[in-house]
Amino acid sequence: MFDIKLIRNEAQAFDTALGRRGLEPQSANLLTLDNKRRQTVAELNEAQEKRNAVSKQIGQAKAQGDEVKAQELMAQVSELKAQVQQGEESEREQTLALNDILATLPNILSAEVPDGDNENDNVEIARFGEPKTFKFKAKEHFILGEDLGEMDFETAAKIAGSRFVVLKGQTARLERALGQYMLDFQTQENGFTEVVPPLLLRSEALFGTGQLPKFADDAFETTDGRWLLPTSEVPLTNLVRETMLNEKELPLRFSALTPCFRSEAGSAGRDTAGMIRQHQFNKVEMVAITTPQNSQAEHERMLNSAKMVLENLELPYRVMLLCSGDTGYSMTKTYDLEVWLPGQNAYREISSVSLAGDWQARRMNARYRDENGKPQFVHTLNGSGLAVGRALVAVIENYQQEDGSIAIPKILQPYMGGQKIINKIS
RNA sequence: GGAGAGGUGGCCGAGUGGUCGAAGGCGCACGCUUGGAAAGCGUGUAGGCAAGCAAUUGUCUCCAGGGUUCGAAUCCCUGUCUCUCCGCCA
Repeated sequence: MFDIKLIRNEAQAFDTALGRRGLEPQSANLLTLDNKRRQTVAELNEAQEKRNAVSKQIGQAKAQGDEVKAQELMAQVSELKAQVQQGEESEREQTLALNDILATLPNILSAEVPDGDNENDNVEIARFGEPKTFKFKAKEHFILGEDLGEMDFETAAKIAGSRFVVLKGQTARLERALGQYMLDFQTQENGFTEVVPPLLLRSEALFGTGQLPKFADDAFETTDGRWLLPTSEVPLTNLVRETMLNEKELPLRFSALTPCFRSEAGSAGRDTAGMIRQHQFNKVEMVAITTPQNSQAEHERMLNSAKMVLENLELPYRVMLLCSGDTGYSMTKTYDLEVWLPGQNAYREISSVSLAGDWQARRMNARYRDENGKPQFVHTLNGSGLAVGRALVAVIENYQQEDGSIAIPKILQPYMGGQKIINKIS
């Protein structure tokens, strides 16, 4: 959501910024609506001022028992009433029309974001580890999982449909171990406060973070008008909606391990095999609420919090700075972490760490008082730390052995009761 | 699910049609006092929008949205949330 004042002052820059998102210039249309609205407001205010003044006199006349004068004044003011009502109605309509457009415009990209059309134009900015080489042909995770008898897509399809999986036994435990470890790491080492949020959410919350109104098709709506969370970014960021924070309490850092639900409406045919793209997956999310001055540094800090998970799991990865065409609608700047998957012989996204600036804060009305006591919108950030389902894929593929067993990363062994390897149990 | 009571500023709380954007208190800020602090005293202390270089002025906002009225924190309707009792329930 944008401040119309910003558009008023920097119409050209605004249109240029939207142009980077491939959008037509909007400012002319918006400013026409804005001018009309301001005119209406000015006229309305004037009518209200007159009405209020006379109404006050009526009150005084009544107080003095001067009924005649009161009647006279009431007659005088009656036509103003219609004017005020009409003005209020116009203002309502015009504000709605303006906000409808403002609510569907994407965030402005940071200057550091490179131009580009799609993920092929993302820029690699760092790399950790080397893709592992195997003496045998590396398999994909779903082959390994099915051979172990602990990853069952067929049964999942029977009870839930496509894009679901049933995990069992040691693999199920490994999934849980990954989630526990990641959440512990973010809360114990990186200063995030653990949160257990609601998984069903109101429309307002999804509007706040930007999933609504434009991306309703990507999430599941319940029969009572709520939404299954597509990511815990939504509840965690909305924790501060409609609040006035003190600068002293910032930054706030939240983390949660939750299932996420996505309809994957637009991705028919993509990643249909295996666990890469599911309707339901677990994710450890990080959210930070901070000041405009500190948000850039917070972004780097959060990126580091995500990177360290992969490094501690000893998984090779690279850091990508997303280009203009691939950066999410709500974000000014996004880093993706891509983990190496030997089975796919490719780097695949496992974390996305983004800075939203004040774009979400405006939609949520989340503010803080600065040192001068003036209310300001906070800056919000979110990142995966990490996607658990994809981390499971990465561990299985990177730690696979020739005989189909899976070694367990050192850092996870305490979470697996000391177990060091997953073998087929016949 | 049924019945009832409520939602007022950063917080608590008064206020049932007019001079109420709102008493009082707490908190906070500044000043006085003090060797320094506490206490005490004094002053100040909501946000949005519009106009203005500014001081300022107007307007809107007492959960949200509509409505009644010359005039609404106060009356009516709808929604929402909280609390109490009953029912159901992991």
